[in-house]
Amino acid sequence: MPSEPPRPLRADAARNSAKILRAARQVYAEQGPDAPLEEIARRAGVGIATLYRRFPDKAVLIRAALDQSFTEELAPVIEEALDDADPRRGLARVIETAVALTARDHNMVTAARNAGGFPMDAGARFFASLAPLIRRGQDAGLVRADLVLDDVRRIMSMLVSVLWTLDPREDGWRRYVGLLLDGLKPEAASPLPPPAPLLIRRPGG
Amino acid sequence: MPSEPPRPLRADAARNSAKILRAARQVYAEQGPDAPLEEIARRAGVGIATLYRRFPDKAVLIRAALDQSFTEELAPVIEEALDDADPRRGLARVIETAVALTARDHNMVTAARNAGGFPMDAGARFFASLAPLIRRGQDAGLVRADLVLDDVRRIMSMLVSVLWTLDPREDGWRRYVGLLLDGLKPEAASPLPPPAPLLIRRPGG
DNA sequence: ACAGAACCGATAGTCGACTATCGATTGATA
DNA sequence: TATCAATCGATAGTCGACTATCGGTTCTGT
Repeated sequence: MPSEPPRPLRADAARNSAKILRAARQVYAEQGPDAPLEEIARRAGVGIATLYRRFPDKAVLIRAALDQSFTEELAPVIEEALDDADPRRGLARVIETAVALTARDHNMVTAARNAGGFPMDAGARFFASLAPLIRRGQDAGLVRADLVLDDVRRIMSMLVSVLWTLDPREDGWRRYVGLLLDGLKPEAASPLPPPAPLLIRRPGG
Repeated sequence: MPSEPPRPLRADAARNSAKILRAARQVYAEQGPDAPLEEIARRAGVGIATLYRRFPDKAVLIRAALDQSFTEELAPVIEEALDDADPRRGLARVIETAVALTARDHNMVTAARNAGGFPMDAGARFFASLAPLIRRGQDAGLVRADLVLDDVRRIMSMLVSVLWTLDPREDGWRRYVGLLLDGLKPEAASPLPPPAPLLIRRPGG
């Protein structure tokens, strides 16, 4: 099934798209997770219909905004981690940075969550780039051999859910990064059931 | 600050409350997480205003329903676990049962989540009852010494979030129960930041 | 068994997410 | 630069969560 290459957006449409994403970040940061989409459209200087034209629903919009900052700000950390002499430390740093970013954008994450979105298909590229790091850790005997990439993705998802139980201004989540990473050590490994495919759900599913 | 003892519900009010909880379970099981509250009121045979009178918002209603089945169905498992010769196995069984129940009520959990509720203050009593189990595991050197009760609560919360990434009809979550429990072994323990107080958020926070 | 409080159903209204439509622009292309 | 499609803003409407109100009903304590 050869899917057609999607035509690129027209210039004005792309411009609006960017304005909306920028506005979304601002508005959620200032007004909290319950900010209405109309406010975002107003701030972006576009009509509400345009917002829905670019982003079919609230969850998609927020995920796009998260994905953007996620991808941009995490890239340098990943490069650094890939060169780290200790692969487990590299992995730890990437995960910590990712959670810290998520904590910073807490309002948006909450809004996405309330809209039924699964925040963690933000940064898909990001996770893929971790594969060599994991492999190296496993080859060095520092990471349990049965760990797969989807596990790391789910670990991020778990850590994000922990944010919800913490004061967003503190970094209490670090404790759970540590706890999870301890579970990745080979010396703790007991046999696990096989990994199941990662399901991405749409709102209302 | 002496808080007044809350008067018990009048007989008819209590009856309605029970009818609403029962209807909520049915409706969510049959119609999925997007079922409207009006449908629940209709099914319960009460007016929508009565529903809101008993349960100030959607999240509270669902949490009450979850809490009920949670508490009832988990009690025997907990008793059994408290007597288990291997405290870590006992802990594992309790957690597994709790996640299995949550998976069974997946629609309701999703609905609560989308309503901004934190599903895991359901079963508060349940968690408290785990304290002696943890203590025994620690005394026997089977559970890391720095584990606190809130950690277990957050672990449950993390496991629930993993359900979101899995086929609800399968039991792929068992892998992550294993992963988390491996992180509780003393032989994997590296120093952790101190635990932070557990925050219960209201919708829109 | 009766009085007053507590509770009820119905109803009307607000707000935000989302859909559909339409005439008026604006950008890609010849 | 003229054309035509892509895009736009505005607007009207649906739906569900939630609030407020009100006259009627049902408990509960005496």
